[in-house]
This record gives sequence, C-alpha cells and structure tokens, in this order.
Amino acid sequence: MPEKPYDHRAIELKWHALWRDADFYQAEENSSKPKFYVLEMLPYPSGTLHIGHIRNYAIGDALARYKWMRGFNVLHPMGWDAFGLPAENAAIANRRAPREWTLANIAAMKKTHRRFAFSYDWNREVTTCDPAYYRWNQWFFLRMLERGLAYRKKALLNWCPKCNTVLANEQVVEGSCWRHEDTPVEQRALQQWFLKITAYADQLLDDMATLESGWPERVLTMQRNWIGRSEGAEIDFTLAGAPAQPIRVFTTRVDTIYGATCVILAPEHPLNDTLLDPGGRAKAKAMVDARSARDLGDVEKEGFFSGHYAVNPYSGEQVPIWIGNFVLMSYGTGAIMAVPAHDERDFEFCRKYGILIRPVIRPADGVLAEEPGMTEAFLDYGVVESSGPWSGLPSEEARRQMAAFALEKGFGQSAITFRIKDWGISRQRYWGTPIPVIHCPACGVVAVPDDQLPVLLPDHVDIAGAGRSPLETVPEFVNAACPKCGGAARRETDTMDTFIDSSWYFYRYCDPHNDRAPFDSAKIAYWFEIDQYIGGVEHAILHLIYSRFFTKVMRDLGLVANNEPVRRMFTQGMVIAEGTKMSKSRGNVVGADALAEQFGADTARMFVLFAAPPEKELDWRQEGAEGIYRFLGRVYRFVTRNTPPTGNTGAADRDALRKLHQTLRKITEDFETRWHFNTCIAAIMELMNLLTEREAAISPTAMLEVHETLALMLAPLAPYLSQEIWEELGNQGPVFRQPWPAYNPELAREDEAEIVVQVNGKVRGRIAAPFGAAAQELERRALADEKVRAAIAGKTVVKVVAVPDKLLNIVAR
RNA sequence: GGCGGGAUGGCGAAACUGGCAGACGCAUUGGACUUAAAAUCCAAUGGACCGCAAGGUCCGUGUGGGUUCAAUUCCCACUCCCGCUACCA
Repeated sequence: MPEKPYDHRAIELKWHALWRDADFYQAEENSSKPKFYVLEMLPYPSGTLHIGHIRNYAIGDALARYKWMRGFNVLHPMGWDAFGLPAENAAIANRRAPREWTLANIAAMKKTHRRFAFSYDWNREVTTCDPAYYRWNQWFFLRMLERGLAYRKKALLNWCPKCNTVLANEQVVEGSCWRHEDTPVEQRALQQWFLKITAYADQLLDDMATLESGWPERVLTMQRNWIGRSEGAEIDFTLAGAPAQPIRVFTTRVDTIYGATCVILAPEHPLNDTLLDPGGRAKAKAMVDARSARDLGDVEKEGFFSGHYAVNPYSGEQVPIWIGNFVLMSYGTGAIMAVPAHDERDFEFCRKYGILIRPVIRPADGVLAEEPGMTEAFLDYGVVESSGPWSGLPSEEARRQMAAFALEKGFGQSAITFRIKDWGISRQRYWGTPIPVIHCPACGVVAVPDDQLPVLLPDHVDIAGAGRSPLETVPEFVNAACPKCGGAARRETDTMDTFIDSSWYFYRYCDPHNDRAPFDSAKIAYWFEIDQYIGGVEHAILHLIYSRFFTKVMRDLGLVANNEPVRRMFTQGMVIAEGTKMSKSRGNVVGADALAEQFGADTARMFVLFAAPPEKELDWRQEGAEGIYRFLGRVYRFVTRNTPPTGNTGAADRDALRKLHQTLRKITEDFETRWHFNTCIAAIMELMNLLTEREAAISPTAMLEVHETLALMLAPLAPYLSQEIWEELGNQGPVFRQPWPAYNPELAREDEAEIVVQVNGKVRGRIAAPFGAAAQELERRALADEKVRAAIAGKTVVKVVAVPDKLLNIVAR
C-alpha cells in the first residue's frame, strides 16, 4: 500500500462533519466511574479566539481526553463571561445592541471552538448574560443581603472625566483611565453596594493551608499579600484639652509607643473638619486631590502641623498632631502614631520637618541609638528602654503586656487589620446584572422578592448617556411598585460587577438547566471540588479570591458541602508572538481561525504544547509550527504506507517495541505528574525517528501494535489525526474512547546497562554491563578499556565511585 | 522598595533525585529526487585548537567564589531580564 499525502484540511473537514452532532463528551450522571472535573477559565466573548486561548484549552483538553481514556467520568464544560464593558463600547462605536453584539461573538467563537474539536460538553454551556443565569446572581445577592453580607455605603469611586463614567479598579492603569492614558482618574463619592468579603478574611487566609499541595505557591503568596493580615493594637490618643475626643491609631509596634513623637492623620481624616482652620482644610483637600491623580510610585512625603496636640495614654506626654499625605485613610484607622526612631517612613517624615526623634528600642545585644546622629530607623525587635514600667522587656513581651494594659484601662486593645477591603460591586453601567432592590420613599431599600426574579435587563437602552447609570433613562425599568407597601418606588439602576458572574459559574455547569435553584446540591456533592482548574496567572487574586469567597458563603447557606472550589490550580504561561508581547495595538495577535486555516487544528494545538512547558512563557513562531506540521505528516505517511518487511525482523521488533513502550511510559508518567507535554512530544518524535530508520525490518505483527499505539497516544494531543489513522488501521468508533494503552515494563527494559566511565570526572569511555553488576566487576571491565588505561597511566588509583547501572568514576593521582 | 520567576548553541528548549550538558524541534549548510521549483528524504551543525584521515585535546550552562570523586543542579556574594505589588503603620 503506497503512503498517502497528509491532507490536514480534508481530514479535519471530514471528522468535523462526522462529529458535529455527536455527543462524545457528555459527562455521565449517576456514573459508577470515578469522576474528574477539569475546567479552563471561561473567556470573554470578544469575537475571536487567539493563540492564548488555544494554549489554555489545549492543555485542558489533553488532560480531559487522557482522563477519559483512563476510565474517568470527565466533566469538561465551557461557557461565556458575557457581561462587561467592551460590549457597551462596541455598541457605542457600531450602533449595535450589546446583546446582539455579544451573541454574535459567541456564535463566531463557538464555530472556532468546534473547529478545534476541544472535548467540551456543550450541553452544559453557560452564558452569563442569559437571564436564566443572572437571575441566580440576583438570588445570591438577596441571600447575602438577608445575612448582612451585602450592604450599601458611600464610597469613593474612580471617575474618568473624558468617558464621563465610573471605572472599575481594574480599569485604572497607573492612575489613569485605560482608554485615556493621559487622563488621571478622579475620586467621586457615590452610594454603592458592597459584599462583606472581609467577614471571611480569616477563613480565606487560613484555608490556604489546605490548598498548598495543589496550588502554585506564588498564587497563594499573592493572595496572602492581598488579604494582608496584620496583628497589632488600636490605641486611643486624646486631643489635648478635649479628653472626650479620642484619636484612634493602629500600630503593630505598641512596644515603641514611648518613642511616638507625633500623631499623623490622613488628609481625608474626618477629624480634620473640626481640627483644621479653613487654610488647613484647603491644604488637606489639595493633598487628597494630588494623591488621586497619581496614586503610584514614590511620592515625596508632605505634611503640616495642625496646631493641636494629642496625649499619649501611656506616658501622658503631649505630642503634635500633623497631617501627612502618606497616611492612608483606607488602611487601619486613618491615623498613625509616628515613631521615627523605629519606622522608616516616620523617620523620613520627621527628619524632613525637624520633629523629635527618640529611640526606645535597643538591639538585644547592643546599646540604644544616640540622637541626634541617627541616619536610619532601627526596625528590628529588641529590648524596650526609656518606657516607664515596661523598660527592660523584650519587644514581643512588651507588645503583649502593653496591649493588655490598654484593654484594662479602656483606651485600646489588640487588633487585627486586613488589607483586603469589602468588595464594591456597583457599576454605573448598562451591560451587567441588575441589582435586585427597590428604593421606596416610605420603606427604604426593599429586596425584590424571589418570585419576581429575574429582574430583567431591558433591551433598547441608550447607553451613551453622560455620567449616570444608563438604566436611569428607562422609565419602565426605573418605575416600580414597592414590594412592601405597593407605593411608587424606584428600582436600583446600578448593575453588578461581572466578577460576580465568574465567582460561581463552575457550579452551574453541574446543573445548567435548573430553573428552581442555582443548582441541585446533590450534583455539586458528586462533582466538587474541581479536580483541575487551568487559567492565566493574571486572575491569581481577583477572580480566584472572589470564587473562594462565594464558595464559603454558599457553604454557610447550606448549598454546598465543600469548603473550597478548586482542589488543584494550574497557571499557564503567557503567549508572546515572534519575541514581542501580543496586543491589538501592535497588530500581532495570532488568531485561532488563521491558525486552523493555515496549519490545521492538530498542528496549532500540538505546537503550543511543544514549544515550551505549559507553565512557562511561550513564543509563537511560524517556523516552529511548520515543524510540527511536518512531524504530523511523517506520522500519517508512516502509518498509511505498509511496506513488507525484509530480512531478519527479530532485532528490529525488539528495538521498535522497546522504544514504543519507553515512550508510552514517559507520556503516562507525565500526564500523571508534571504535564511537560513538550518533552512528551519530543519523545514521540524520537520514537518516529527510530521507527522510520528500522521500518523495513519490522514484522507486520509488531508494526500493527506500533501503529495502533501511536494513534492512541496521540489522541489527547492531535485528535483529528489520531482518529483518522485509527480508522485507516481498520478500527471503528472514536479513538479517544479507547482505553489508554498500558506500557509493558518488560518490553520497555533495556537488555543491559550502559556505564559511563570517568577518570577524574571526565568521560573516557563507556562499557556495557548487566543490570545490578557489582562495583568491582564494573571496575574490572572499565580497566580493560584502552582509553581508560591510557588516562590513568602513570597515576595511582585513589578511589573509585560507582553509581549502579549508570556511572563509574576512577579517581587517580 | 517588597514578593515571585528567570538567564543553557544562531533560535525555542532538554537534562525530573548532584552522575554523559545541548534530547527534540527550528534555522542554516551540503547532498539525493526533479527539466525546474515546492514537497519529501539523507547528512552536518556549541566554541577553539591538533590531524591528510580515522580520530584527538582543551574550553563551555549570566558573573565571582565555595562544597564534592563529580555542580546547569547545592551554598555564599553579585549583575541583568520579566511578572505582580506598591508609603499597609
């Protein structure tokens, strides 16, 4: 039989048509198999898939197909993160309704998806802008509202004066609007809704211990830093001359409080209104404005004296109250005690303004610093000095005792502060989930009753409106009857942050068509936790923390039994194109459709797996993909030609089967552990190189095993090609539903070990020896080698190091 | 500034537990096939040096030191690159 040319287009078209309506990838309900839930992050429907998506999905798909072949009941779903600002921008630019635009994009991307034949259970597809989905966002919101986990307060928002709208934090880049890089965002105070993620801060932090084995260390570190737990004490200084007026500060170093030489308030501290004269208030406001314009980088520390003094509750000392631009209102209490001798920032500030610096901590084995003369703050723990009754105590002990003293005397207590803040979820935008509350002049804020959900997002809304929520312009949406008193009331016109959508979508996949509840808890109990989640590291904090928070709330609502959503997390590396970062503005985005067109889906997905290990950055190069294309062609032609063997087949069969089973062993082990598909593919290439070399001598029986095993082990990596050759070999049915071939350790074993012989650490020869040969035997054989003898000629053998079955090092002087 | 990751041929990379550095692929060069090209196949390919050749010697994993019979791998110091974060009291 002559070989056939590899026509990837014909092969992919053929199977694409045959597979179109097949449900190969449906997860089974009530299965007796062990389950495996593998998930890739759902994409935003921008309209096109690019190579970054392909990488994400190729990794997940390889794993899903492998797990299927290993006999697991696999849940591998896909959906669309379909709400969000780009749809509104596109609507303004193209005069096309966001819903229409979004649904058209989804249709286009789904076509690309099908083309790549990723093994999703499309019956479970979730689209977050579908009312059948977002009604449950509203339902969860109401449950949180009932429990006090959702609340409303006035807060500062990022405002772009050019867009005339509010921006989410993530849309502020280096202090400016992401669409107007020259336009600093302003802060505006607006009423907004918050979710009380801080109520779970401790759990989110502590439960990370259970994730340590399955999550990348750096993601956990980023989350720890983001949560930012800090143990210290809150202490009330009082305003001198007004003992009833406390100024509460947070500090992690109460032990240094005798060294506090001033108190510094944030410029937006509420006390400033009463404390400062009009000139001071103007200065404070200028500081706030300057900060919001340029929130990043090292800003020069500025401050001024308020004209008032505060009383240190431990020493009774009066210290000046300053206003300082580096004190953050959003952290701690918005006020600090400055201990310049023992804090870098305070040191810098006090030196600049000539404020007293008083050391009170000495190194455990040293002496107290002398002032004047200090050039930097002493930050370490040590022994407390010049601190009244606490003098002589170690810092740790003083911290404990002094906090207890504050509690006893009623001017403070130990306190824990978190960096993480409550999650502001209000967006003054159209394309999102309506927040299901009604504002009634008589009853106040009233929840929309469950049986009136979903609160539908109206179509045909003018979204170009200036500076307020577009929904405000829709009277039939805004005007509503109060559910409590029936009187005329106004519906909430803000919509929810889209991170709400993605915080629980993976639960919906388990029961996507449920119209009575977000899901059936029994189904969650079967499928959860997610066995493997795969996505970009850029979601390490926001999405992954929000998801963990939602899971904990759902657990407390009794909806799920699991404590965490994701057992194992994998963060893939970025994709860059021809050495530079891909971006629309550079015009170098590698589109998935173009890839499929030019090389075929198999080549594209296999190349992204081959070019780098999945956790590392990947550089897309055209020529590299051509190499994979050539390789797949070699495989195809090798399988489709069948040349009758000539000569003695015994040795060739042994060689071929040995390499085959060694390759299989390597791939199996990699799938189970580290997923270095790049070396797996390299191993298959090596196998092919050996096979084509020995081809003419391999017997038909061995060749059949080789061919079939090749088809099976390529099935997770190149599904079209493996299916095609599986059929060429006379087999029926989907190749990826075949059991994964077990490697035979007997066949994989080498006949004898090759021992590298070194003299003084340099390779001088190699010898063959039976496995497990004794060191003396190896030495005897090595010394029979001429080159080895030459290398030690005239020297004395001092020592011989033997590594069994691997290496022998003769040390000679 | 803090935290994390990284640096290996012309390029992407491999070497998993301290044991043959550069597997595999790309690119390049030469050859075969072809009227020709494409495709395909074969061969060479870290550097310097010795040799007519077969072959051989030395150097080489960002830099400098250390531990070891043996270091890309472990330890110390440093340089550069990339991410995230940013006055968190």
